[in-house]
Amino acid sequence: MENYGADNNGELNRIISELTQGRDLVHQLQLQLNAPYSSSSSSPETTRDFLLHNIQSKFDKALSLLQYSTEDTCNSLLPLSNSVPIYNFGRSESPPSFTASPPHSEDSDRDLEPKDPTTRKRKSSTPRWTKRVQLCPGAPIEGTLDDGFSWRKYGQKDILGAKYPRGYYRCTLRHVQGCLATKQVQRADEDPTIFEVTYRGRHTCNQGGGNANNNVMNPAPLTIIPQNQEQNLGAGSRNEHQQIVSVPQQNPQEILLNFQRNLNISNDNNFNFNTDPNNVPFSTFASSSDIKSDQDYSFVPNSIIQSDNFVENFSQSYMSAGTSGSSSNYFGMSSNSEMNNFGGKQNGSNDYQFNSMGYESNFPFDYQGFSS
DNA sequence: CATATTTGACCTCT
DNA sequence: AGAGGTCAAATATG
Repeated sequence: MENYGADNNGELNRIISELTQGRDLVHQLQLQLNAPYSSSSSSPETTRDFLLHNIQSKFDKALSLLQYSTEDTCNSLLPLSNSVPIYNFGRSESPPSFTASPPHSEDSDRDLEPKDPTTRKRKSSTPRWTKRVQLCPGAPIEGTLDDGFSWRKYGQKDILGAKYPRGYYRCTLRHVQGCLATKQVQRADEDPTIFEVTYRGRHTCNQGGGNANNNVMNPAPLTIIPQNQEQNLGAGSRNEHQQIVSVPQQNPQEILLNFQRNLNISNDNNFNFNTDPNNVPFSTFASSSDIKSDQDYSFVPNSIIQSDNFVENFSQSYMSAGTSGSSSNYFGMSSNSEMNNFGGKQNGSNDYQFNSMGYESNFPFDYQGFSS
């Protein structure tokens, strides 16, 4: 725990606590899964949903704590070496090697107050952090990048030295709640299945669930995938992907890894919580109007935490494998559309909003059955 | 029709 | 001047 000073001990304990609780829930879930179906009192789905729900919450909370504490000490704690690479991808000729550049100070970030060009200035003080998200070959891309927040794409740019364009997203609640969080998504040159997702700024909107940890920077709903299912997903399956998330610090990472070692959900029962095979996805994303239906936000619980870094599989919605011609569509938006809170249209249901911290209880934890 | 995405133009920084 | 980041009009989509 070298970098983890006393100040962080409390947080660390909370993280451990969250993870421990999560583990217990996993055990319960496992029991559920192994239990023969019996049309007993509560439906297995309900119970599983509930457990999943809670597990996810625990993970998210832990992650959030990790990231939160990381952010606060971003410069000092974020090792520029192996984890959370903050890089200047493409600027000058540097290839996407993860040799880090000075933490957020180099990019020509600008703090664009909406519509006020005169106040444009660099965002140099805005914290940045990067995740690597890997998806399996052939997997749909879009959902992978769904981190539980709603983003709206506002630009795309070819980056010098990079094979793929970089997509620029901002929080959909920017205009409504003034949330200035943004993210950039860049496909790695060397491995198109890897996406570098750089987050910037905190969410000040309610999307984080609005609870005590509402400053979750980088929520990433963590879902769980039965291990053997994950294997089953093998090549060619549609929905499998994982996110590789570099973890900024070691100790938390170790904690998580240790946790993961205990976290082995095996499941032969398909984990099928749901659903609708038709979920296909993609129109580049779920627009608000799309979202009303559960399927649009069903996500696949295929998260695993792997060694090496910290690998997660995030919830997924799906996307077309994209591409239609234009170089766009390498990545899609996630979740809800801006309009949800825009233009007064308020689609009434935020139920699809599964955030890192606070899930709407009515969110359907649908699980794609890979069957379509 | 309302909203999201695309994409060229523009701005800022190096 | 060139690069990255953002804006905003045009276009696509449901």
